[in-house]
Amino acid sequence: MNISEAAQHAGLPAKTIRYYEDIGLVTPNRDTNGYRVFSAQDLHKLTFLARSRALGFSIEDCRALLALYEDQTRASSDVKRIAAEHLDEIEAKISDLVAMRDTLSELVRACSGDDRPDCPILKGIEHAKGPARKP
Amino acid sequence: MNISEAAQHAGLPAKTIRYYEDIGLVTPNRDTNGYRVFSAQDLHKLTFLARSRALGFSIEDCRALLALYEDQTRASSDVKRIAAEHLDEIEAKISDLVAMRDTLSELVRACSGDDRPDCPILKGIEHAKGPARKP
DNA sequence: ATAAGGTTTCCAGTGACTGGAAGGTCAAGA
DNA sequence: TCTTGACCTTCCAGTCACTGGAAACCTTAT
Repeated sequence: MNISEAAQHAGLPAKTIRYYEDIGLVTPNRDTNGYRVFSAQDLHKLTFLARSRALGFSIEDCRALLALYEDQTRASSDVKRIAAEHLDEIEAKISDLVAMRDTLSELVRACSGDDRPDCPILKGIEHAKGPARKP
Repeated sequence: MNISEAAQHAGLPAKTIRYYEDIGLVTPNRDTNGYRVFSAQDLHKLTFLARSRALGFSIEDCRALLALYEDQTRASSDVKRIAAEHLDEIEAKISDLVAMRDTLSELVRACSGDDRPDCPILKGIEHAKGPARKP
């Protein structure tokens, strides 16, 4: 199976698959013409990667998860630790974004949005509390 | 006022302020020794930038907002449009993250996290629905 | 023979910083 | 006066996870 078909099946752009090979996440064989040939196992890996990326895991997390996925003697605690840490990061990002949304939606609501210069949004930014914690 | 004091007041790292000068967001004067000298107006701009960044606006949005902030003849509709578009992006990100969280927290909950290899998280990734839309 | 479409590699750019090296400047203390 | 340490300067490289584009090679159909 060539790269564009593999891309189709895995739900990833071909460019991304080449990149994943570059950084050692997959190592498809090569045909005599130099084209990549994807096996069923390669496809499983790519699909796994596409889905773990869609859950927001970093590439390095994906690398670790993939190794555990292929290791039949893994401990599920190793998987759970990675997932739980990532879950915490997601929760933190949600909190940050919800705080932004609450502030911003109030400012947008208060702004008349006409051709006059008076603007509660600019005033709100000017007088806002300092930035929260860093993401 | 030198850069580290300005950084203190604005709530930004000095490195970031230099970067903002690089990309033309602020243009502090220079002392005879080459040191940057920040005026009260520079400080207002930096504070405005720190706060709009903390609300998640992109640098280019901040550039536009800063121009409107300084333009006494602006129309508040221009500000509101930028803010409302950003608000939509934030809402979309929140939706994505909440979907990730819901999936992931269920998987983490289901995983025993012991030393056995059986793992609902890996199974869940393997059998998940395809990725949602791109962020 | 040619055209269209797939594939290869490699290089550069994205956003918004951040780290680090190498060197100039300043104020205080011995 | 000299030295120390804390500032400040510029410039270059790296981050993350791709993405775009160029130039060239391969395959298939007409």
